[in-house]
Amino acid sequence: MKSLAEILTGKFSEAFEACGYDASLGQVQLSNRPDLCDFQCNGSMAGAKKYKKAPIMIANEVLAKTDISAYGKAEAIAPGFINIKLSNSFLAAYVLEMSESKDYGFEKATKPLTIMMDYGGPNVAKPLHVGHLRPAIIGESVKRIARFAGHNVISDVHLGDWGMPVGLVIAMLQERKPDLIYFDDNYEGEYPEEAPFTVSDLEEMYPAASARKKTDEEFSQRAHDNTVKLQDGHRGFRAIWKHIFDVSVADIKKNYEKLNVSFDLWKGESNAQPYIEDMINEMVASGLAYESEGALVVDIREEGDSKEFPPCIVRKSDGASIYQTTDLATLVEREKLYHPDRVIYVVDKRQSLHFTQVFRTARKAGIVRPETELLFLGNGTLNGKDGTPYKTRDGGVPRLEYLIREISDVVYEKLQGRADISEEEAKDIARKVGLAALKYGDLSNQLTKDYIFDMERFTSFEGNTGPYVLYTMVRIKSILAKCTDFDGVVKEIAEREYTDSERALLLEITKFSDMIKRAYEESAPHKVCQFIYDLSNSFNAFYHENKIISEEDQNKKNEWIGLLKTVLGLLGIGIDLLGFEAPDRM
RNA sequence: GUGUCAGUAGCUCAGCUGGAUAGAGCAACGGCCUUCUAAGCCGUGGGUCGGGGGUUCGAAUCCCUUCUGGCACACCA
Repeated sequence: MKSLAEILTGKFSEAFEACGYDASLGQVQLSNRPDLCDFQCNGSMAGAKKYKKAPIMIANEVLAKTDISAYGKAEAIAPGFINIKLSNSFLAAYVLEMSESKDYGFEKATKPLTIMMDYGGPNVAKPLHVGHLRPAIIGESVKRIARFAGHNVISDVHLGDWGMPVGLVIAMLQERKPDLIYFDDNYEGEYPEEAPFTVSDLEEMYPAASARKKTDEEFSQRAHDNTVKLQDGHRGFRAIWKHIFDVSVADIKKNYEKLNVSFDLWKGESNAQPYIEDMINEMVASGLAYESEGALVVDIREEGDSKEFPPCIVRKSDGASIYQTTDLATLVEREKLYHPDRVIYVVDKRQSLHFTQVFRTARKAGIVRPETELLFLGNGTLNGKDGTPYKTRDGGVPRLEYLIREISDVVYEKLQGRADISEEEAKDIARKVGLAALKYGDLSNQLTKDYIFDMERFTSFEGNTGPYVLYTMVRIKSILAKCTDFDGVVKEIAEREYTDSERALLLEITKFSDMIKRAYEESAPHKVCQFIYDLSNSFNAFYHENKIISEEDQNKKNEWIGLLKTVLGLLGIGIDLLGFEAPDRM
């Protein structure tokens, strides 16, 4: 279905053209004065100078050639606005058609793109912490929006499984359990299947090792050597690596599941290893990569740069790879296996320079095709009330698990004393509402901006929040459950009066397709938040003004049931795109 | 220092492909539960859109400049 703005733009473009003006002046947009009209066209004013005519004259001229009587009325207002007010009958019919259409009339991409998304980036051996929160929930939402828009999206967690953290944990193990068979270089047999540590061990070991590295030179050097050895294929270290990988991944998966975040691929830096040697050889052979201060680098400067860019290091002076290397080699693999049209990285915006280096090098080296889009979505930092990165009371980095639980606990407490809700259901509701609060609170901000995480605000659940939207859905579900004798299938819309709140609700519904389109094009989940909040708002106003269950006009009641189903359906799509679910009650 | 992002109500944020009176939420104040879930609804107060210039019929939005703050700037990821 064409959106209302598209339909009207079509009409007015024709009219402008028929009057001898540029068709592009017929652009119609949503009104910014809802008290005056539903849509507006400002083309007359834009064209006034070019055609040396008073805007109001152009507007009147155009109006004379426009017949939108099927949709509503248009009038010219000084100095030259064209205000369009839709008729109630058209509006209702349009919403009815939406409700009968697949995806509520949203038209999916005719040429689906293959889009690869990289929005995880957790390191093995390290627990997920709040720093992983934003990329995960933003990436998940951007993925869902792109899929809804009709594209083929492949998500990859891209684990940090090949660098220093692994070397550090091995160094710690060497010290604590020096007798482990993995450290016996003469050992040639099979290694045990059972890992010599648990997740909890890992969670304790990594921070300890990380701290030691800063104060203990010898330890730091050994961790570094371990990393190099691992990358060179040391048998025992590889076996330990596999244990670390398996134990961590199981835990990481569990954490992401709690967030409703999922990945199609669980690859990591280690998967890129086989591509590194050839990739670098080619760069050297073509003269792209050269030696500088002992390291192998690629110059990424380009004409028109407004600043100096440091070169991209593809091999460190000690011969080891660096994350630029693995990110490039990962692109080699992605291109080989999936031929993506677009690769999207959702990563902390502080890594902007790194990705500029990687993207430019990838292009220069021909790792990606010239038409492949490489997109860096740098997310802002999650700050505490003091404006610095969010920390726990004792100054540590809060675990993701803890954050989710703390919010859910507040919901759970609220539900205490509700006789109609079982313990089990209360837990389920707490999880869903808590997640909605957390995700909506994050996604309603522009993703590039830093934002303040305030636990009090995140657990208030009033106003513009995820739980507010869920509450609206629960209300609708409750009414629908009580009106089972009405199917809401409307054959024909009877001419009748509409209250302001009902009309506003209808108009709000029609914004769906344009909203999805923009959210996709701009990778902007906060537009989805805005939409479901506005829609909930409109619904709640309507709800308080009209008694649905006790409505006596049976046709009207049936129309309303249909309307409720549409609102519920749209809100359902909205929250699904944001990555959370609604309970049946709350 | 260079680059980059930001500065909108007391607080947290939308709005920024230029349009008519700059919007929400929270907080404050005042109403609304014998009627479909009050995690709700209705209303009131609250703004030099950091400052200054410019472009334009029209600027929170575009350009320049300036102040303030965040972040990044070759072998960590």
